[in-house]
Amino acid sequence: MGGHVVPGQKLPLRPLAEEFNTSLMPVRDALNRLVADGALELSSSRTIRVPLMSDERLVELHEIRCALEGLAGMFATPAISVSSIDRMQALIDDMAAALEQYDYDNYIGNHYSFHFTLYGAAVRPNLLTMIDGLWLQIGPYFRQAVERANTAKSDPNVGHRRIVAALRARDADEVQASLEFDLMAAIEMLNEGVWP
Amino acid sequence: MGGHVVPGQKLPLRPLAEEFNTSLMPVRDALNRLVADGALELSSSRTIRVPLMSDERLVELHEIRCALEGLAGMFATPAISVSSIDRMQALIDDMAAALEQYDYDNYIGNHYSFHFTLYGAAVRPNLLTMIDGLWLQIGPYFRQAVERANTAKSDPNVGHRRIVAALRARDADEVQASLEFDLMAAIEMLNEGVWP
DNA sequence: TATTTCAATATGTTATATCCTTAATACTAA
DNA sequence: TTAGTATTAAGGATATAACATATTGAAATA
Repeated sequence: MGGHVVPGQKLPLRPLAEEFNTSLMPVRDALNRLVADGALELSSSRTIRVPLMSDERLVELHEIRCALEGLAGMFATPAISVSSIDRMQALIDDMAAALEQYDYDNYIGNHYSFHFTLYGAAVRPNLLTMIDGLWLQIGPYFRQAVERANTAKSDPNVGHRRIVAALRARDADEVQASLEFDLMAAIEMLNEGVWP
Repeated sequence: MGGHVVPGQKLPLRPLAEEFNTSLMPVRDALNRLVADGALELSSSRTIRVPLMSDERLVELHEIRCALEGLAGMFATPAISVSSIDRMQALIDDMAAALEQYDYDNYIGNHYSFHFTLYGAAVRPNLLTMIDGLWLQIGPYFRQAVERANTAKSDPNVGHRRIVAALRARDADEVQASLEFDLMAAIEMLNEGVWP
């Protein structure tokens, strides 16, 4: 999700086992779990690698994200505490600061916290797991998209500010709309990428 | 999904390995995949079993199903072929016949085919996988719900007929509405169950 | 020089033995 | 009789080796 493993990269069991000072089995289990989540894939020859992105896959993931994250936003709107909204607001500033310093690890972490503070307030554990799976699938591509967009000096926080404002107003429909706006901006960033 | 493995049932590796004439590893892999899908769960002591249902979990799964299956229905409506609609219509009769004969294996199979003929027409492979995962989670409970509802002589096909009519009219909103109607009927059936 | 073939290597899978945690059982003491 | 403890059994996790398949690279041939 941090974008440190690049798309198309192979992940052989033995080197990873050595790196973590363990045997093949725990590594194999871990990778198989990520395959089940769609974060990794088995190639035809059973080697495990980071999936390549395609326009179709990206659009489809976007459609599903709109449905599920919008749903979580609707449920969260009446339930989220004011302190959590304040936390989200603070995270917006943290994100801006991280972008200033080109600190993408921090940006990605804060961005995740921002969204999942909201989604967690919906108190829907299964929904949360599914959204997490979607983020895991987009993760490898998100980082490079952010880096590109940052050099282009577009502000990814306009959507975030709109979300916070809608939460303070307890306007569920507007929360959903601003989430979709934010996701749309994200997919446009991603769409400028050239998939390997 | 066929409902033959009952909720709460433990699934130890060794007996299954003996049953399938193999070693622990392939069985362990298979069960771990089902755990990743949410179809099975690891208890606190790491034993694998069929998850128990709760009202909260059932309602949440229903909410997610409405969002995702509704989305698939929307995409499918303009795309599905007339022959597929005809196939769905035929499956309605097959389902009715299966219920008459109390042949629940056949009913469940036809019911699955009916819905997934529709969802498949959306041509969204990731969405389809996620919907499949939801069905896998409800599977163990669906069978007993159908059996109860059948003795109560309520007709689960009214929603199905409405879906087919909406498809013939190529009315996406009505497809979505009738899908939600069908899912609502299903959850009401399920809600009458007493969870172990 | 390009192509094919064959051996060597890499890599995921399966089988088996062992380890470790947890659950069940028996036994002792109050 | 009951509570606590020790012992045993059960069961998943891990390590290791054997296995099967796929890829790679080099040598031989066209």
